[in-house]
This record gives sequence, structure tokens and C-alpha cells, in this order.
Amino acid sequence: MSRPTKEARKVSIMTQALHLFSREGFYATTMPLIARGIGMSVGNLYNYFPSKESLAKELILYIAELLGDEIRAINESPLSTRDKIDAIVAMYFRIAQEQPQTIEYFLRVYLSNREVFRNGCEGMLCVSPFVTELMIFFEEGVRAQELRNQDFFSAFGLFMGYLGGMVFLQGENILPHGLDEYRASISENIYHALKTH
Amino acid sequence: MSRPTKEARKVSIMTQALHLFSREGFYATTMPLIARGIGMSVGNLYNYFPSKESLAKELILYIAELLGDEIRAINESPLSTRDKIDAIVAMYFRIAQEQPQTIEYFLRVYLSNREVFRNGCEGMLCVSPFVTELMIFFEEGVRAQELRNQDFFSAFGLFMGYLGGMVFLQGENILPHGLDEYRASISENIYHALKTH
Amino acid sequence: MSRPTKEARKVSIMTQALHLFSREGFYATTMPLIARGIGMSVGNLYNYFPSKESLAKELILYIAELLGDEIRAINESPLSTRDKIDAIVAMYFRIAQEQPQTIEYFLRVYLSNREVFRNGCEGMLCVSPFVTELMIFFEEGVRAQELRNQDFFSAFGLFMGYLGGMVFLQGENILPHGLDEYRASISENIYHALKTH
Amino acid sequence: MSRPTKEARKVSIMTQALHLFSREGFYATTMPLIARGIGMSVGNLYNYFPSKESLAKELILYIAELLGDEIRAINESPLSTRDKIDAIVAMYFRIAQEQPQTIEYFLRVYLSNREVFRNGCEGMLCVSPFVTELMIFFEEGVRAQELRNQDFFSAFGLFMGYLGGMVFLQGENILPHGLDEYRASISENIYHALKTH
DNA sequence: GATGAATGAGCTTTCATTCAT
DNA sequence: AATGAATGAAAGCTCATTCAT
Repeated sequence: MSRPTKEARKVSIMTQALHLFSREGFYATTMPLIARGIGMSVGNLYNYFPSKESLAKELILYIAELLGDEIRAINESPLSTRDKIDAIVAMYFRIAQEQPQTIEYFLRVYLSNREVFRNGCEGMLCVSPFVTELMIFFEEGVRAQELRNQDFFSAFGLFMGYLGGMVFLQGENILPHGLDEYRASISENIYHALKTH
Repeated sequence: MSRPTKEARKVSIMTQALHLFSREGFYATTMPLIARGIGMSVGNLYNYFPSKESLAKELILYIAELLGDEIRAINESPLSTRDKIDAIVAMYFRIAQEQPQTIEYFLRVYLSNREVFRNGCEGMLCVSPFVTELMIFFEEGVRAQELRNQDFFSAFGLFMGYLGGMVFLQGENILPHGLDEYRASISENIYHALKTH
Repeated sequence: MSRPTKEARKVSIMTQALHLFSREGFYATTMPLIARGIGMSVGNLYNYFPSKESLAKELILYIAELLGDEIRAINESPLSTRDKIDAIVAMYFRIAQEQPQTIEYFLRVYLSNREVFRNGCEGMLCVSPFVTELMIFFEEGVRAQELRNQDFFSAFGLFMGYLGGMVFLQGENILPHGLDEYRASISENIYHALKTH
Repeated sequence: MSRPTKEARKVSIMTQALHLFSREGFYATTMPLIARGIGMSVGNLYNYFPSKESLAKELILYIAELLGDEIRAINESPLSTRDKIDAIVAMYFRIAQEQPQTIEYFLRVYLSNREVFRNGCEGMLCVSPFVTELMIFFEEGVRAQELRNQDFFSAFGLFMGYLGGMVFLQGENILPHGLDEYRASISENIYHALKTH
């Protein structure tokens, strides 16, 4: 049986770290815990990532690119702005369901432990692939006169805060229904919030 | 000079802990640090709170009550639902500015370190005073036919996610303008999102 | 039985550290080793010294003062320069015999691990009490016309290198006789090296 | 292009190790660091030297032979004892300047980390080529009635301690002048110390 | 001979918590 | 109630050495 490649090992570390970080938090997740989870020695972990922080930073970059790619695909589709909102909400919830660690990591590790990302991820540096695409979405909606022209961050906060909030509530088992059943009303709310009168 | 009462001592511990937790995070704040900040010994801290976690839990309860009281006052006022939205947004931003620890604690300690609150604050247990008042606000708006009748959590996620997101962005120095300049557009967005057509 | 005072504890840590550092070297001496040697927990060590390095620095300061005091006493005595040389050699060897750790620490920890002392002990900062007294000795000898007037460091290197070298050789069990039997010849050699012709 | 011989590989390892050990110290120099510096794998290093310690021991042997050869050449020259002292001092300082690693290794690795050389280099075992030549120098000086007849180690300690001390002071940037400017006075001091009256 | 991923013991340091006073 | 010295488990990280390839 051939040994897994170096790249495969790196992926398995990142997968395990994503899992633990998102569930237990950055500080409660220890390097020995990550190592044990994939049957690797602690020392060897450091052959792949020079520090716990660097591991966390690679993860957020990976996630931002993943989300950025998803939104880009939607931006490039021929949908109306109204339907793009639908598509973004659906995409976000689909990821939250299929690979919940991804969104949880974003919410509970990246947004919460800013000191960890201070060096190397200043401002939106590590999430720019994703923010950029949302900005494009918004500006195209404005140009198409489907959305009101307002400060981007007012729209951005609405989008991300709202979606993040819903996923958070679901993660806490607070929602009486599944995420999917909220999709329509959330899209509608966002659309009404942003659309031209 | 009379010795401070037990209750006063407890308040001063909580004030100091709130300050440190919100600024440094739960894990980077040590018990000796809290004690030193108020000229008390570590040992004595444990006469008031049986553990670091219990201190964190009492804090979120306190904050939930504070925010709950603020919203109750708005609920009990004779304003229209539209103006109540304005008032809630203004109140939230005012607190974020006047006592930023409060909102920061909510966003960066309570929402972020779920593992800390796992036992004892399941679901919305520790924030119910505040959630309850928002629920009342929403139901009255529906009854007055100013707001569409939808699942409460869809509205709740919008409200809290949006406001929390904006305060977060400001905390990261990402917003091009001050929070106050977003007040009007945010209220408007929320109102359009939730109002009857 | 009353507990030892904080100062006494600190002395016992320093004593034990001096012992181990001088015998095993700075790096081969671990904090757990120091702690175990005096029946104290590792954690508590850090209530007395903020780091292993700071412990090493306090030790060299202590030693430099001890040696400085000894030489000062000789400087202040009414002896001739010739006899002062005798006295300094005798004193150095006496300390090397009675508390060998002291001299060994100077030779094998302070002089050898300069990187440890880089911050806070630059140049001769941490050994100045001792160097200063030797400088006084030398200058008084020159003024009394018993010693040739030459660059101080040429004399200093002779003195310290020679004495240190002999103690080193003894520590390695290389000397065929005890240190004391070299005292006369060493004093004589030093005197002849430095005296006016 | 022919592959380097086994011997050539060994020399390149030793050169690199000497360089790093003398500059960074024994403990701060890691085996991977040595390997990387010469484009060799860690594993292969162990085909040439069974351990880090053995590498350090081979180095001191090499240096002792190098210094021994230098002194032998001086011993075999027709100079007077007085001039041989001059020549030895000059040689030592020349090496300290041309290949400082050599002397630094002797002072800061061999003399300083005795625990490393405890097994295998007891006493003068690993530096005997060099000590032997100095012994010959001294005995010939005595026989020629230029030097007083005293215990060899008293003279040895003077020579090595003094020269080592001066190089050390220079390494610490403590000397107000360059080493060369001390050459004459040092030779003179040594000669006066040892010569017949 | 050569590679370098892998090991695992051990390092310095931290900190919630306890308890004798 | 109050103190703060003491504990000890555990953290992040390092590195000499091994061994399958």
C-alpha cells in the first residue's frame, strides 16, 4: 500500500482542523488533539504548518476562495438580481448543510478570534475573494436599477449578518424549522430591504 | 469608611471581567488579571464566583437583561412600528458607542465561545430576557398589520445579524463612515424587509 | 512549623539553579529539574522568576557583586600591590574551592552562553561591580609605580584568563596538584608580567 | 562530473558544523540546519556521524591537531624562546582573525559545554596534540634556561587563559583596540611572567 | 548511499483552581 | 472574608534520531 502524498496529508490535517476548530473553537482545539484525530504525531504536524495560527489562516483563505467561487458562478449567470439573491441564500444554506464546518469556521473562528488573524489577515485581506464577489453582485444590481444605491457596507452587513445569524441560530438548535424552510422568506426580506422602491 | 457590601464587590468583579473579556477575549483574560485590576486577591474571586465560566455566564445574563430592559421601554412607548425599528437601531448603536464592552461581549465572547456556555446556557437560556422582548415587538407589529406575518426567527435573524454585523465591521475599522451615518439606511432596510407590502 | 519566607524560597531556587547550571550547563538544566531538586512545583518557580533567562541573569549579578565585594576589601587594605595580587589569587581560589559553583557559573554559563545574557547584560553590564574593582586595583598599582602603565584590558585579560584557566583545568581534573599549590607561582607570574622593570 | 568522495562529504559536513556551532552554539545548531546548509539530507548526515555529539567531538580533535601543527612548526624553528612566544601569540591571533570559527569553537563550544564532551574527551584527551606541543615549547624554554622551571600547568594556564581571554573580550566588542595592537604587550607580559630572573 | 517524513520525548511556559494562614 | 503561594496538568513547539523507500 503506497503512502499518501504530502498534499493528501496536508488536506487531511486541514479537514481535521476545520472540524475541531469549528466545533470546539480555536483555543479549545489543541495541536495534540488534531494530530491524534488523524493518527499523526504532533511533531509531524509542524512539518506541514509552521504554527497553529498559520493553520487557521490557511483555512480561512481556503474557505473564502470556496465561497468566492460560488458567488462568482452566480454573478456570471444570466439571472435577475432578485433570483441571484435567491441563489446566494440557497448556496449559503446548502454549504451550511453539506459542510457545516465551513460556515461555522467563518462565524466562530475567523470572526471571533480576530487576534489570531491580526498578522496576515488585516482588514478583509483573507476573505477578499468572497467580499469582492459580493461587491460585484451589489454593484451590478444597482446598475440594473433593481437595487437602491446605498453604501455597500450597509448591504453587506445585511447580507452577511442575516445569513450568518440564521446559520448560527440553527447551529444552536434554536430554529423551529430547517434552514431550507426559511429560504424563501429570507430572500424576500433581503430583496425588499435592498430593492428600488 | 465602610467596607463595600458583598453585592458591590460582585458588581466590581463583573465590571472588570466584562471589560477584560470583551477587549482581550475569554481565553486571554486570566483570573489573576481580573483580580489585580480591582485590587482583590485571586482566592477571594472564588468566594464570589465558583469558576471562570460561571463568571462569564452571569455576565451574559446581565447583558441580556440590560438589552431586554431597553427594548421593553421601546415596546411600551406609543411609537409606530416603523419608529420602533428606528429606536431599536438607535439604542443598539448608542450602547455600542457608550459602553462598547456590552455589545462586544455579546458578539465576541458569548456568540464566539460557545463551548464555554455549552452547560447552562443551552439554546437561548441566557439571553431570553432580550429575545423575549424582541418577540413582543415583532408580534405587536404583526398585530398592528405593519409587519408581515412570518416565522419570528426569520425576523430575529435579520435584526440581530444585521446589527451585530455592522458593529462588527465597525470594530474592525472596515466601515468608511461612522455607525451613526448608517442608522437611517439600516432602519429603512429592516423596515422594508419586514413591512406588509 | 512556619513556612519559609518568600526571600528564603528565592534563595533556595537560586542556590539550586547555580548548582545545576554550573554542573550541567544552561541548556541541559531544565526548569523541572531545578524545581524537583528543591521539592517545588514548576509553576511556582515562575512566581519567583519570570523566565529561565531572568534566573540566569540574577545569578550572574549576584556573583559579580560577591566577587566585587571581595576585591574591594582587598583594594581598601593597606597591602602593597604585590601582596594584593597574592590576595586576589588566594581569594579567587578560596571561592573556587569553597563554592566552586560560583566560579564555574561565571566560566561555563555566563562566559559561554552569551546569547542568554544578550538582553540586559550587554557588554560588561552584569559583571561591572567586579570589573570596576579590578580596574581600581590596576590603576592604583600604576599610580604607586609598582605596575607598568599599559592598556587595562591587557592586564585584565591576563588576570581573569589566567585564573579562570586554572580553575577550569582543576575542574577537569587535569592539574597534578591542588589549586593552592599553584598560588605562589601564579601570583609571581602575574606580578612579573605586570610590574615595572 | 564525478561524485564527491566519502571523505570530501565528511569534510564539508565538518566545515558547516564548525561554522554553525561556533556562531550559534551547540544547542541552537540543529542537525537539519547543518544538513540544509550543505544540501544534504538529515538522514544522510547520520551515515557519516552517528550523533550530534560525535560530530562535535571530531571537530575538537581536528582543531587540536590544527593548532598543534602550528605550534610544532614554531617549536621546530630556530627562534629564541622569547621570539617563539611572540610567534605563538601572533599565530593565535592570526587564526582568530582569519578563521574565527576555529578559536570560537574552542572557547564557546568545547570549553563551555563540557557535558557534551564528558564521554570520550575526558581530561585533555581531545586536545592533546595541541597541549603536547605547548609542553614541548615550555620544556625547551626551561632547558635553554630562558624560562623558569615551574609546573607546566601554571605556564599552560597562563598562556591559554590569557590568549583565550583576549579573544573572548574581542568577540564581545569590549576591547578598545584591535587584537593586533595588544600583541606586543601580551607577548611581553607572558615573557616576563615566565622568564628566568 | 541517500532521502525526508515521521516519531515522541521533552522543553519552557501558562493558568484555573486550591488551601493553609 | 481575604490572601497569594502553591499546584499540576496541559499547552505550543522543537529536534535528535529512525526507517521505509
